[in-house]
Amino acid sequence: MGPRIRNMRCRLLSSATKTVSGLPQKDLAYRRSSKVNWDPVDNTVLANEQVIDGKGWRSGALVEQRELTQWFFRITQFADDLQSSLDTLDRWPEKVRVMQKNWIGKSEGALVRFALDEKNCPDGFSQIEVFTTRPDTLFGASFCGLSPGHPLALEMAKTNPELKSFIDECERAGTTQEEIDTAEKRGFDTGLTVTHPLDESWQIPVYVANFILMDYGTGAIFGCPAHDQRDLDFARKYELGVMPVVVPVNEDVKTFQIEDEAYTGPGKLANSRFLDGMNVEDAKKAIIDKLDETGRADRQTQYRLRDWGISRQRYWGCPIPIIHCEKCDIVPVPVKDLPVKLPDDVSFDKPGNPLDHHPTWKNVKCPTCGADARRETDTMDTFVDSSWYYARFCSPKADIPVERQAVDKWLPVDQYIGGVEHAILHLLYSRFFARAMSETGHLNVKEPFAGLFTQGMVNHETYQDENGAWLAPVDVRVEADGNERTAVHDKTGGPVTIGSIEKMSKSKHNVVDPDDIITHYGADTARWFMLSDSPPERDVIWTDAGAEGAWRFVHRLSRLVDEGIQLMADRDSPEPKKIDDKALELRRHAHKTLQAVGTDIEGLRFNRAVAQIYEFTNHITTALKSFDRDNEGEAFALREAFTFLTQMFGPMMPHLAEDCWARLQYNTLLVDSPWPTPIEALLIDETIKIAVQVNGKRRDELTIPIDAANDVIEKAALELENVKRSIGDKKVRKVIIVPKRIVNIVI
RNA sequence: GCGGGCGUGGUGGAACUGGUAGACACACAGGACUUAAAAUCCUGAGGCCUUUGUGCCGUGCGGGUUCGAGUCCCGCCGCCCGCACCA
Repeated sequence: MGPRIRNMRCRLLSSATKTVSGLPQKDLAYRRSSKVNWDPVDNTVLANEQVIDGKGWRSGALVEQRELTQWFFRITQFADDLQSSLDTLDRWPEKVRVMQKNWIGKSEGALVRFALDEKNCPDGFSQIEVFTTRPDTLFGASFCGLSPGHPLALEMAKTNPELKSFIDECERAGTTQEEIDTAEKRGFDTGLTVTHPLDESWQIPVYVANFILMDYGTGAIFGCPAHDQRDLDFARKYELGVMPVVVPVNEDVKTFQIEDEAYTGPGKLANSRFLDGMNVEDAKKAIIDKLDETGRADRQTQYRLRDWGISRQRYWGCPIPIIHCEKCDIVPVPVKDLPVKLPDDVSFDKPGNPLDHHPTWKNVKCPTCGADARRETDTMDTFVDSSWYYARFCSPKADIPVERQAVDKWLPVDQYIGGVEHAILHLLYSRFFARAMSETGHLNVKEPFAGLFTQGMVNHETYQDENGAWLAPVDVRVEADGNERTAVHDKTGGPVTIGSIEKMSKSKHNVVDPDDIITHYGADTARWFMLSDSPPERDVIWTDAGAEGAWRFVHRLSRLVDEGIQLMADRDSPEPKKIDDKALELRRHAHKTLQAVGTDIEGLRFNRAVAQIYEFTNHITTALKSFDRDNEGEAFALREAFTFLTQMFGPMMPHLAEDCWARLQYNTLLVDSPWPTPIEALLIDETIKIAVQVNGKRRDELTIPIDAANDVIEKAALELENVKRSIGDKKVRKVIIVPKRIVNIVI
């Protein structure tokens, strides 16, 4: 991070307090108590998006669930728009759009109300609301289930010690994600029953079950074991009914039975009274309409996405501009006192949040009543800053967070490049912020990044010593013998096992320090190798051999310029009137390469651009051998070739390119020279080589003028020796000619 | 389990809308230069063959469409990524 960016970051942090201070008024920021993801290593809370496979995204520690009061951004406010607008992001990779769509997880269904039987039912409860995407299976219901955190379950636990201990067990079991994943389905029969919403005489038992999530839907479900695997597992364990109500089209209603697998596919409704015979979609509509008549159901859309928990219990992060007062409760820091800055004199001696241990920063007067009060000591997730920096960067020196004129001019970002690892973190948060800041009047764009490109990561081989300990590449000496590669420890000489190629990680030690690479080979080589080896969206494997190859090419180019300079025309020599075929051929090659490299760079296909440059370099190397300084055309073509060559590799190896540029006697900087425009006429060849096939197999090739008529091509093709031999005495049935492509003779 | 993507030489990868598969690079082998090595330069190379050819096979496997398939369609197999008790 250069000093300019570092400086920028400080400004960003302090202006962030101004940006977010407008959010509570728009109801986009709020505080509530909830279960949160606790990272026991970083000693902080994490957002759902920051928990990867049940582990903290940064620390890798197993995440626990804790109940805490926290600040949230109401990202769910925009859930529908965030999902539907994905369709407008046509310059985003499909993969990222799909990941965001799954993460937001819109699902349409119904909210169904089950009336509670009044016997044994605690006061204040008269019904259970459940969310379902399969209302069509309502006649297959055999139980209702409550989450252990459901208010009704908690209420009943007050008078039912057995239920209380069951709920406590569920709580204890569910501390880490890993345990949740492997937990068996367990339930507790509350003794309560509910009435089936479409049959007053039908009573359904109510269970509290460990697999029902409190924070999705209503925290309660109806169980239809025949058509949901979880419900089926549960029903088998507690011997509840399994009645199929959807029958696949090729099965007989009378004989169709559910064994160990729930049926979730399409089919015809059965055992479902007025729904019988309908398909699933029609049945969903029909039953909701019916329930709606008596107020027992509503159509409802649920989202998997939950609000973004932004409170962090650490020093590094933007302060939350709030003051807590005993009388006035939560008071925003007045605009005139913004930005709230972090104190510089903090100590990290004690575990926990340093801001909490800093009395002079923490203790303030209430801005409303003047009584003793204290600052909010939680700080914001650092993702908050990265969620709007693109807006701030449009007017980095402004006193206000963003200048409208500047953001209106520059945003959205035309082309954004980043790793896929941010597909649902940074990229979703940024989309939220663009919307939130539009609400607060800071911006007028919903989508911050018009084009997105996700580049791959750098991978490296892994090494282990005889004890299985991971070794860093610097400590390993790889020896090649033919195609066999063996490795030994560089210092001890002990045997080393070469393992799989994996993304560079601290835990496996397979990291190469960029500083070492640059010291050893220089930045140009490092850049060239990384661009040349793989398409940028894919992972690149860092190998010493590959880097060596790039390094040799750097030297080869440099030598080639020295040779070329001897034979080429002077800098300002005019284009000669006459030019021989040899020189013309080189010019054609130069202009065609220039065209191709230009398009490839534009399309971010750097590996192809690199291949073109290699090929052109090989071509010049051959040409040099037969070119003559005294031939004006040849000398001119050579200067042009070298000029283009240098300009083409310039973006990828800027240092070498500037040096070559100076040696070519140009006295301005290469970076200041415009990208040359290829001459159209030189992009087209006079003759072309096309393949000639007989019955789809290539037998020969033909060199003909590019604009040759089809009958001329056919005649020439049939006269080729190899073609005649292949045809033999058979009769030619058909000749297919695709201009500039191919001739296929069918016999 | 659900969703998405990908399978091409020893390796990374080219091949625009179906039209000469393997560009370009790495690694490898042989040769030149050198007292020697390094560096450099040149050459070779997908596989098969008791027919070395004007030959046969070949883009994960099996079918299909087509004059022609790495590319399109159907069915498998394998790998990678994301989500996952989301009702």
